[in-house]
Amino acid sequence: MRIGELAKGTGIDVETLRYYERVGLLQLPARQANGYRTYGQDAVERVNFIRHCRALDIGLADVRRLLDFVAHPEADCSDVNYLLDEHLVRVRAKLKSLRTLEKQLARLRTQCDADHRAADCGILQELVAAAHGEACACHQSGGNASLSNRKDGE
Amino acid sequence: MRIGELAKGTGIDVETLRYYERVGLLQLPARQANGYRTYGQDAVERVNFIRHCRALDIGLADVRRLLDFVAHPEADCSDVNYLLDEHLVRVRAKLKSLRTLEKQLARLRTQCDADHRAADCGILQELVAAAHGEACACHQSGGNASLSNRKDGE
DNA sequence: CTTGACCCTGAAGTTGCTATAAGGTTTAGT
DNA sequence: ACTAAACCTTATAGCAACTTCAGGGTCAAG
Repeated sequence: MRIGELAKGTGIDVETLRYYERVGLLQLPARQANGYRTYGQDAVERVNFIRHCRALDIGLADVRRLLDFVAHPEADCSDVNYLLDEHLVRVRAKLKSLRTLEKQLARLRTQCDADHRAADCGILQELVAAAHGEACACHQSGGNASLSNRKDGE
Repeated sequence: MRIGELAKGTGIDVETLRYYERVGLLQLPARQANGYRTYGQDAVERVNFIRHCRALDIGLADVRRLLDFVAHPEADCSDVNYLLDEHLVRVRAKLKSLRTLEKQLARLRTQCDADHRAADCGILQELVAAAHGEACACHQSGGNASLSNRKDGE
């Protein structure tokens, strides 16, 4: 099959397939006389493997390592475990920070609901205050601090 | 203060500060005779403002818009609400997909625990089977499918 | 007077694609 | 036979948000 068919069969964009080939995830395919790439069924499986790994947000470098393991069934697979554990740690860390983030954003969002002037916007005031409080948590000079651009006619 | 001090005071890398200047988040600072940048206290606050927004994963383009609001206190702030709402939607969507991802990875991880050959690795088998099942959910040819590289002496 | 810590600019590298330009080939329809 | 659409090719640039690198200049201390 040609690259367009492979793309349709796997749901991966043609450009992305060529990209995967370029970075060494896909083997160099055979070429027709006109230069067109030709693939067999094994390519479909390889691309689907990659797609599944990507759906799990596994980076291309790690996908390459996993493909190497598949290619070498006699190798010890403890590295596969390690790879997945590391990845799981990353995902859980991101999950945790994202949960915190959601709380902070939601709280921030409650600070301002009606339409009014930015000077009275609770959200901006909170952000400015946070920036202010960084150096010194005490003196709030009044309105919106000294972050402004000065050149007001922009 | 010079850029190194600003970096230390805010926890933002020197290179990143110069980058922020280049993309217009920081105003062009005054220069000493030797060309070194000099900053005042307002720069610290501005950088901290940026840092807080970034900690909330707000993109640089949106940070720029927020800085504009701070600079123009007379403007209507309903766009600030909108910006935050949009961001909250993005964060929640990401959170949802990440939770699913974590479950899948955790389940996959349980498929293989002891050190053994890759050929017997449950994790690889699952990924290969998933790739296989894509085209046809029936025939599992046996071991680890035809994803391998063939050129085993790599 | 040299060492090391700081500063400067401009450009390239990172990740995982996506998009564009500028062509060549094939296929279907008239 | 001609043409237009739909495919294929390569090489190159763009995205975010930095980070790193190359190749310098400046300055205080020993």
